Amino acid sequence: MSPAERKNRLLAIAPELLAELTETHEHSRDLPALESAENGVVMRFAPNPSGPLHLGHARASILNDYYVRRYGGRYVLRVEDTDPKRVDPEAYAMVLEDVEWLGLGITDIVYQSDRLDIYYDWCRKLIELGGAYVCVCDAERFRELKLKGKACPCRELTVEENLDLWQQMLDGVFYEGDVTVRVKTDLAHPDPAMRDYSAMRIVNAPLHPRVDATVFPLMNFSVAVDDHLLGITHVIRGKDHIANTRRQRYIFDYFGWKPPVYRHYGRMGISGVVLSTSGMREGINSGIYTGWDDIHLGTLRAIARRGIEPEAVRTAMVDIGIGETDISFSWENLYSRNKELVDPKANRYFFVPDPIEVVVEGAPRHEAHAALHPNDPSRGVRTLVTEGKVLLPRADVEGKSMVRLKDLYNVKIVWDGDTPHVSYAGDSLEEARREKAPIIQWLPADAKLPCTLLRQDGSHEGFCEPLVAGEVDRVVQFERIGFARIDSVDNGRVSAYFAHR
RNA sequence: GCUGCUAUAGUGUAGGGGCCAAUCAUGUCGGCCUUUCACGCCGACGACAGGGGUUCGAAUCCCCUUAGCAGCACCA
Repeated sequence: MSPAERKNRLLAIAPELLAELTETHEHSRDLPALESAENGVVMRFAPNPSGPLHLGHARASILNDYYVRRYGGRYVLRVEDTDPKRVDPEAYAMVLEDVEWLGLGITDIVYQSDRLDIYYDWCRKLIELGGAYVCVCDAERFRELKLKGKACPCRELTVEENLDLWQQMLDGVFYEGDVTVRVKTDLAHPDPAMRDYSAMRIVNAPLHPRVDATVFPLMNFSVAVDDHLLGITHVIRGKDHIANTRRQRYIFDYFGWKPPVYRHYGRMGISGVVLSTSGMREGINSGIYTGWDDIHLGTLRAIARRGIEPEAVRTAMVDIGIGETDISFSWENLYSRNKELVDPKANRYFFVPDPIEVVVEGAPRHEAHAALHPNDPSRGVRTLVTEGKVLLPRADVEGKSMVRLKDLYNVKIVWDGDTPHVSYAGDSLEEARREKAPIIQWLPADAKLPCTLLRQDGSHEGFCEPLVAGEVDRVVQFERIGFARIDSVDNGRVSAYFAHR
């Protein structure tokens, strides 16, 4: 039956269903809806302050931000600094800077280290409920028992005994590694990862930079307590947290709390940059990297330095979405997003890498007017004046017999071994086209700035137009080369970071 | 090994039984435009992991295989 016949047949037997047949599915570009979000959401971004934010954090924070914007509500930045061993005091400020750079709509900021008393309180309540016990077993020993599904002796302690031990923990009677508070789950749980996990532990060293304490909650406990107390309604996080979500559910159940709605997205592989905090830190300490914003790193400050705009990161991350499949992050797609943003506003300039200086024989004095932006004449021109002595990019003239210097004139080149003899060949653009002469960038030999173009694969020395000095911290386009962010001008020397083509 | 999740073009993504000889973006390759190999415009290329079912009909549901990933810490 053809579609038309089907339609007629349906019209005859069940006209009320016809609308359904002809209705077309919408191809929505939005991310999937969240359940129970119609009346607003409370979401969170919960980084550990161990270093600056990187691309992985960007996905988590932007996706949550996306839904807060979509449904309205609150967005909590929760700094999860409950492990003194993994807190870098300098990271607090860096996290805040990065959050601001991303433009997240944060409405509340909480530090877990300010809330230790709250966790202690709920820990005591959990013990009173019989939902937790203080375990003095050696970690190795417990692990063996757990894998066999067997209880350790501590599990049989009475509530009173547990409360007593808990108080001793708080009083500093124990040392690091001696005791832990475990949540009673199910020793027969098919996934050993679920069995009686730790909720509280002791850390004697290093000292926490923000709080004087030795008893700290483990992530699953503080997260569950905070998610409830802060009224978090929806959580979007990586699938590495799926097991944690199940563990946290035990706490919610013990206290009779309603857990948030969770979504777990897949792993995002990112190639080409270093992402591990420890790897970055080592590299910085050993001098391999210049700092947290070294362009070989995957930190947000590193990609910002390369001229990638936060809005491009946001678009790229929303485009990736919350799918559960593992994906590989595409720099190409990010660059494309950034180009959309940057192309309309970046001024155009000449950068001549690996220059050769030549004198154009027979060239009249010439004043070239090159548009700052080809699609926006109102922006004006750069004026380059030359008497004939110019810098040309070696790679673009080698082996050529004729080229056109953009916005200037044509030249003929005669090669004497490696030495080019360059002569004026008229102003006619038509002729250059006819001869298929490449149109290349150039610089007057007496009006130029030394410029280093830094890329991940190394640096390129050359010269650029003097006006570039006025573009510090902005992205420009070096014609025929690509977009670059002007990082600094030092004693007339320009440093530029390559963004993308 | 145990527990669980996933599988659409090079990359990301849409799709949730018939609109799918599969969407959009990016990429690559052509062409047009252009005093940039940019931007813009036009066109082309390119995928339902494999095998069984269920069904009149499967990318969509079920099973198996394969592959990948995650967790199995007194980290987050």
